[in-house]
Amino acid sequence: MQRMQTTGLNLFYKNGYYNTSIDDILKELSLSKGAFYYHFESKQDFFVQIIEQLVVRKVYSMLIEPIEGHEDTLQLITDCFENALETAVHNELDYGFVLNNFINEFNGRNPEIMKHLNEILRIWEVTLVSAIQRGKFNGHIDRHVDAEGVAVYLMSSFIGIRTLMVETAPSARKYRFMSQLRQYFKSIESKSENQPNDTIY
Amino acid sequence: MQRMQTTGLNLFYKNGYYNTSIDDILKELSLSKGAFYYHFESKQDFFVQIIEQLVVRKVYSMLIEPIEGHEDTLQLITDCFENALETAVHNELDYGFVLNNFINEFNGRNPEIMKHLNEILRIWEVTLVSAIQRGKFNGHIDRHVDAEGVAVYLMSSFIGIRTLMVETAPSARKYRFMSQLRQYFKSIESKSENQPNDTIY
DNA sequence: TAGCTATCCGACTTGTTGGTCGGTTTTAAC
DNA sequence: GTTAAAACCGACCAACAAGTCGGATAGCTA
Repeated sequence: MQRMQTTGLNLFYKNGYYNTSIDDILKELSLSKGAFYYHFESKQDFFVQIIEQLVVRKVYSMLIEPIEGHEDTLQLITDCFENALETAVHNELDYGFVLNNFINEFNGRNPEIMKHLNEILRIWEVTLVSAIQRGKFNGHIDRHVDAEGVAVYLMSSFIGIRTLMVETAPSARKYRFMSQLRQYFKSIESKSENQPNDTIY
Repeated sequence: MQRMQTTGLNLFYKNGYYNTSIDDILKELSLSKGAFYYHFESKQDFFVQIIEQLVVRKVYSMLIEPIEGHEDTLQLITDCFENALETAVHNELDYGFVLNNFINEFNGRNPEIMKHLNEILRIWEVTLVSAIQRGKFNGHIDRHVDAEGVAVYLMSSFIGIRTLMVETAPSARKYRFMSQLRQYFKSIESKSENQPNDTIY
């Protein structure tokens, strides 16, 4: 059953939900229809369970937990992104950001599944906002910055770079992305010494 | 035939390629199988023509042409993004960035179609790089910035925000995104007066 | 009107899909 | 060893998919 889910996620991630048949999954597992429908009500039920069990955990360990520490927030996020992207670079068969792929596939077509995916996005956003506010409190981030704005901007860029890293020069693009991210971070970090704070957003 | 393509694009965009049958399209058009296969060799051929005719033009008019002017580059890009996102906000049925959706659907599964999609991305990137270099030359952008890096970063963030704007607070997210984009631009624009240039990326 | 060509029709084939169901095997407790 | 539940098998079904094909229709020219 664990095997079913991991195999299912791999194939759904690789080929998409609608383009992966239950038979495909069962062939990979050398199992039969009966085995499948003994454990799961339907294809959709199967997929929802995969999201709740595997996708959620993946996002948590990759993007949520690494930025919950109390060190310098911008450094935490930098390291977190660096690490997540590096993993993608080394992934032989990369098909982009799991969440983004599924959101694009279900959005506007399957509210039930979208509910789960949006929930993960929401948690990610909340975590980022908290981290940024903590950074402001701790004096690492300029206290005038809009935490919500930064969070949205960070999520956007991450989602996008994962798509851009597929098929075309992932390593080079990762490097360029990280450089610009640092550049952006420099513009929102707290200016400790003499420079006046005239950039309020 | 024009009608076939626009209807096809709408449905492919709405439901995805694999989740849209030819019958779906023909029902919408009140046409028959014969009419379809008289004009197109196959479903894939049909789709490739849609990309070449409609998607390319859409991206051109939305993202390429608006930034080819000789005014202040950063302003051109800001206006271009603002306009593209505003269009998305007002789109009753928004399913994200067309290119991103299709790339996610075909990447790693259909090299033939990916070739066309990647080509559009490439042109977008080249246009952005040129614009940024022009901006450096014209003194609007700091001459130390890495044009390729900025281009990748801009593309990433745009692709991502279009996904984030689907279903959840598109207008608010657009506003936050644009604010942070301006913040980022501020950090790469040319510092005309007294500040030394110690940020080289 | 005759004839030609471009366009379109829709029944059909072949294959795949998600899902059902009656039955068999495995497992483990007693 | 008996037994009951948990796990699995695979033939089967109705719906739907892409693509085929022989023929109809419509418009235009001679």
